[in-house]
Amino acid sequence: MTPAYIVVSEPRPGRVLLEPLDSDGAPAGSAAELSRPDLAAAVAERERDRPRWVWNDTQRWYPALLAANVRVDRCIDLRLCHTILRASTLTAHSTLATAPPTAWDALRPAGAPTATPKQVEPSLFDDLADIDQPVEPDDPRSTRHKSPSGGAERAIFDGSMAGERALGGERARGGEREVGDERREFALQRDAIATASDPSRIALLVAAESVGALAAAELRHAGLPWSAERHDALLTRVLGPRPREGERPAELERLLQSIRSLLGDPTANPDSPVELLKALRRAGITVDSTREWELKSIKHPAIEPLLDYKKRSRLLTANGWNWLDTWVVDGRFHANYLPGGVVTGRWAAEGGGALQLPKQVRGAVVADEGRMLVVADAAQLEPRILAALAGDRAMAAAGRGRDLYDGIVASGAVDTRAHAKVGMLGAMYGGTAGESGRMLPRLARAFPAAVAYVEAAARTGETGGVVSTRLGRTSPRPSDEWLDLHDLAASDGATDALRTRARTEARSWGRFTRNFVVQGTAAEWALCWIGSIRRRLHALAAADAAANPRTAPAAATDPTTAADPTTAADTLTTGPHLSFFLHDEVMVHTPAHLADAVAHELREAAAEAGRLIFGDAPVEFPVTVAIVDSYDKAK
DNA sequence: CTGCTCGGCGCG
DNA sequence: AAAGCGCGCCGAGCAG
Repeated sequence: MTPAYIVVSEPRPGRVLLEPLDSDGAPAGSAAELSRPDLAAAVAERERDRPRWVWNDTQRWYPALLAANVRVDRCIDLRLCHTILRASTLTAHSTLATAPPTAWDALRPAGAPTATPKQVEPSLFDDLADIDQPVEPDDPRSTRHKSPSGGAERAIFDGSMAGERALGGERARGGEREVGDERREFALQRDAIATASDPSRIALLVAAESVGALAAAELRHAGLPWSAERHDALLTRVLGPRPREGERPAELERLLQSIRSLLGDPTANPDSPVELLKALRRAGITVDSTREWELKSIKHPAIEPLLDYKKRSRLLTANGWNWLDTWVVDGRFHANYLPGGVVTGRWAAEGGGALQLPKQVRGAVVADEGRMLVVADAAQLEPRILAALAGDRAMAAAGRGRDLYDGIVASGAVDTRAHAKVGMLGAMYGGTAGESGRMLPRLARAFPAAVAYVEAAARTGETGGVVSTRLGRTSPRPSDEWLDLHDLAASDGATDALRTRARTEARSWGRFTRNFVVQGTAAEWALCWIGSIRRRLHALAAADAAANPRTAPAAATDPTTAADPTTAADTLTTGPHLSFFLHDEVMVHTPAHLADAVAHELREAAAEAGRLIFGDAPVEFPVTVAIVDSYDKAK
């Protein structure tokens, strides 16, 4: 009998327990205990039955399996799913969600150190302390938490030691973890899903989140192909040859001298915003900051070389030679993706700024010999998501078979594509000023359902409520300070100043919840897309291996996978494999002869993601696909 | 020296 | 043109 699930846990350091369960979560066969080095072979053997691997943290277990050439098809990431199920309104009445916090609530992904408590910005709220309103012990608000807007605390760690330390620290704080903890947690999660008010949605979300965790580990494992040579050539073109440590590149030195002479100030230092601001003022240039857009409006001969300096200097500090030395190893950039790293459900990343790769350096992303990059981008994803969420038939029609913004222009609502775009972004972000605010009334007339949907999400947030994505990811509650401010401003005798600040804060939180429903549902779409892509690429690799056994990966020589090449992870580097992910964009690094097939699968996967989340809703999710040999040639 | 905040800017 | 969402990373500059 083949188990539906296998729970992986660590009963003692260095030992691993594998417990097979049937589809009802009951034990199915005997558990196996083994030592950590034997895990990969044991997983490879059991993977032939395609169980769902149930473990506390994909980041903790999967990298070592991949390193041992073992791919798994499916998993449940208990840490990520716990976070979703604890907060979701769909599972709010479950045992899991109503129980007091456990060690699962404090888990941080392996590979990252434990988060340090972030200092809450005092300036907005500090005079609340003077007013001082005691909170009764039985007040439900006593369980209020700080808004988790932080996240910058993650430092860069690599390797399992850091992960062990991080997890050990959490255990010490949350109480000793016991044998069987994973099984109990899994049972609670299954119960929460089964008793949810809409089980299919939350079940899909949990599955998508987990497959995303597998894809993230595989992405890091494979890496993004990176040409150090091309990168160096690009840097030399913009900055001059690599200077000695601590010296300014020639082109920056040249611009610096030009700036100083044109300002008539031999000490002007463009590297320090504070110093630069002073120097500009000494030269009679009055600005409030040294931000690019503000400097652009100034008429002065020093401005042009200054902006040029800032641009090139940014390249040097963010993606210069030091970056290249640090992050590119053997022709690959291995970014660490963090699924669930953003409150909305988007991925975050740490190390090397993987999700901020400037367009300027994308020419250094080059396919290997005999391979191509297939780059796919979901076209106008967020407004399409909004159209589907709101069931806005007019907006769905505007996007059918064409660019959505062009369709909005064709509907007569606005006169240019740029207006359509800035107007929609404003509607989704809560912009009121300028061009975007001026477009809103027209959009509201043409697409009342879509605009009403985001307006309702904003109103909910402004009054302290929570909102949910299509699949049930729920926004955090506002912080204690926010709620106190809200209550105080509503009470008798509140000052005008207090009320004004409360209104400002309310609007701000409303913009967050307004955006949460769209960004979060778009993230769900992207998870489903990437899950489908992952399955399709694996099938493509297997079919190719069967058709061309001579050129296929030599999995048969590997003892751990000899019996079943489809469990070998080497197709994740030699076959068509995901190599980059950027919110609504993916890149596949593929043998050239499969590029067209990959492009087809990327489009099909996008359509599949739309059906999974929105059923038969008449909204299309087109993707633009480019087959290129370097990333800068895509779009 | 380390650790932190801030201004600024890269991405979607 | 420069407001509105979500992030991570850098150097400067300050505190300890």
